[in-house]
Amino acid sequence: MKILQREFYMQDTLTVAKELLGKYIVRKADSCEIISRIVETEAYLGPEDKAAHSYKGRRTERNEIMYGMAGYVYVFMIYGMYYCLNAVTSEVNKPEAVLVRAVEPVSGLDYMALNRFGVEYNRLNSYQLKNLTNGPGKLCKALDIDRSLNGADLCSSSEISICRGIESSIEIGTSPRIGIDYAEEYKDMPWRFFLKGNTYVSYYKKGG
DNA sequence: AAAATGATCAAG
DNA sequence: TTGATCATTTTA
Repeated sequence: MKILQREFYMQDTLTVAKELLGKYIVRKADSCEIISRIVETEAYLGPEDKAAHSYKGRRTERNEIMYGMAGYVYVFMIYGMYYCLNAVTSEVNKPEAVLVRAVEPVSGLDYMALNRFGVEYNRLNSYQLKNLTNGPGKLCKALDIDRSLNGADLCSSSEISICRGIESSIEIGTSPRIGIDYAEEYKDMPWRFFLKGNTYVSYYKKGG
């Protein structure tokens, strides 16, 4: 598999969000390798986007990495319990990013199951199987991603990268983003993208 | 339907 | 310094 180069992430953020679908996250921790396929993303579009951490040009210790070069990891903690994985996109000083909302497990299944539920993959019940990586907080737990990965370079890090694998035909669905009802006129922007029909796309009662 | 749970941020 | 918020998940 070929690691995506910086030019990929330097594209328009909506383009990156769509193109990341079907790509593979390769995560190496300790001596474990975990591979998963991206099936759901959301775009966060800088100073004008009321849902983005960089809205109004807000620049803090937490989101500093968004202002830097594309292709770097932005990890933040949410609700005091979970982490969210993002890829910084676009140009320097254009604070935009793509949130990875769900992935499909490919290999390193036991590591993922252990990280999430503390047991091997073949011990998971059907509910656990479905819920292994179908949400932004869940996938971070499965892939052992926390704030220590913030600022990692997706193009050169030995710990995490995103690769182009076998290209199969995919059908992309679109919807408003999840969990940003406060964002007024931006809450309905169709900036969530997912692989239609994929089992690991996150499930939400409202509209998803 | 609602709790869990604490880093983060803007206000004071 | 502090109180409100939160790009979620789990349990009931």
